Amino acid sequence: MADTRARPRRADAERSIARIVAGARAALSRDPDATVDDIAAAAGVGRMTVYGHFRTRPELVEAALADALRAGEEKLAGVDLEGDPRHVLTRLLGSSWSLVSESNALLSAAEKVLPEGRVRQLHAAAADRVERLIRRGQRDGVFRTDLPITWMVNVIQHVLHGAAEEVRTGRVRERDVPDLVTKTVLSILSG
Amino acid sequence: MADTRARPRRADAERSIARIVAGARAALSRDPDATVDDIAAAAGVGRMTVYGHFRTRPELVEAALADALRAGEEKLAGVDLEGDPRHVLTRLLGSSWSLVSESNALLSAAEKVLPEGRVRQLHAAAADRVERLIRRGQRDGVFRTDLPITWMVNVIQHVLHGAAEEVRTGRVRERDVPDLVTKTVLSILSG
DNA sequence: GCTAACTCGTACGTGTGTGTACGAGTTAAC
DNA sequence: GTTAACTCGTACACACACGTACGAGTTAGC
Repeated sequence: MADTRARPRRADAERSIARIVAGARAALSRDPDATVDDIAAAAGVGRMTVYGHFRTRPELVEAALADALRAGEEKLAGVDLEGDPRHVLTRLLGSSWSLVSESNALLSAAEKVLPEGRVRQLHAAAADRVERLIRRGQRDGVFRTDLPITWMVNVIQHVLHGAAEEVRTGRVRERDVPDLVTKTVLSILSG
Repeated sequence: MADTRARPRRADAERSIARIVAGARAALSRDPDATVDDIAAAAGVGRMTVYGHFRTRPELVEAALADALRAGEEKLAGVDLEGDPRHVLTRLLGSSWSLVSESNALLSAAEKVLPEGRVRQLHAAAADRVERLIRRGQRDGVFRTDLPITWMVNVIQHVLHGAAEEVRTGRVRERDVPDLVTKTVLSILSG
């Protein structure tokens, strides 16, 4: 993340890195086993250019995951957190379900190559945001308290993952997802 | 499945096949990318014995999946389907959540190597059972009707998958799963 | 316009998993 | 007890992905 190099990168290098990371996100979301070659193709650069900026595939996977999480944080930061937790959650899910499901695919790619615990560490901030919201909803008395919070967070994640899968296999239209997901998740949280 | 060979297999061969299939289920559930070597080790036989009965790895994966689904069907067949659909579902989930979660891992292994659609074809019978139950619950007025049935079936599947993951990572105790899953799923189906 | 940075193709060495070939030893079936 | 089936080790050919080495061509930065 932080640029700790002696000399600053040239503009075209910066551009390449951005394309590579974007390509990695795209390729790894489609297939967690995507090769460096696949990623280079998705990024529209040569494989050697990739190795010019990332020493190993795991390093690349981590960069892609970190970038996706950063983008998620950014998007979520723009969501109004005031008011009824149920409405907040609806807004949150509506604006981020696709991103979360992308992260999920990346997460599974990362779990295969990154050291134990590293994934959860990177992912902690995102999970924490949802967790706080649920806690507030519980205090306000609109969300149930008979299920562990970590469980609920996890289930939400899996529901989103399921939604992405349904879209991929063509059984659910993309524009129907927010409604389905919202109804489902609110049912779970309201008891 | 059906034995279409000219001569019947010898008893020891039959035994080997059973061990191999069991080993494949175990190994692939732990890791969908398990190698033929891993599977042979899990089965307690040599790799060459595996190739003596299964020509290719995909063939082996399919056999493992088919066997797991068959075992699932068998287990589910023993569940009383009479009475309140909610109670039936509770019994169903309680007795099969671990099996379903195993199938899920196998399913993902299968999706990588089996031709498009083959997986869903094999899995259809299992999904169908849950689907019929939900439909009955809708007729009885205890399950919601504002969500597509295929969506609900899919979500249940993902909830179970999530449960298995929580157990694997040690954040949920195995004996707490039935209660968590039941509460969660009933919330979803009841609206 | 000079220079260093960057792109990226070709080629290579390595590791690993698949599936085949061979063959010696073991065991079920009659 | 004879035979055919079965087990399973060693060895091998093959494919494929990773990561490195080299080097020629291109481009940003001053």
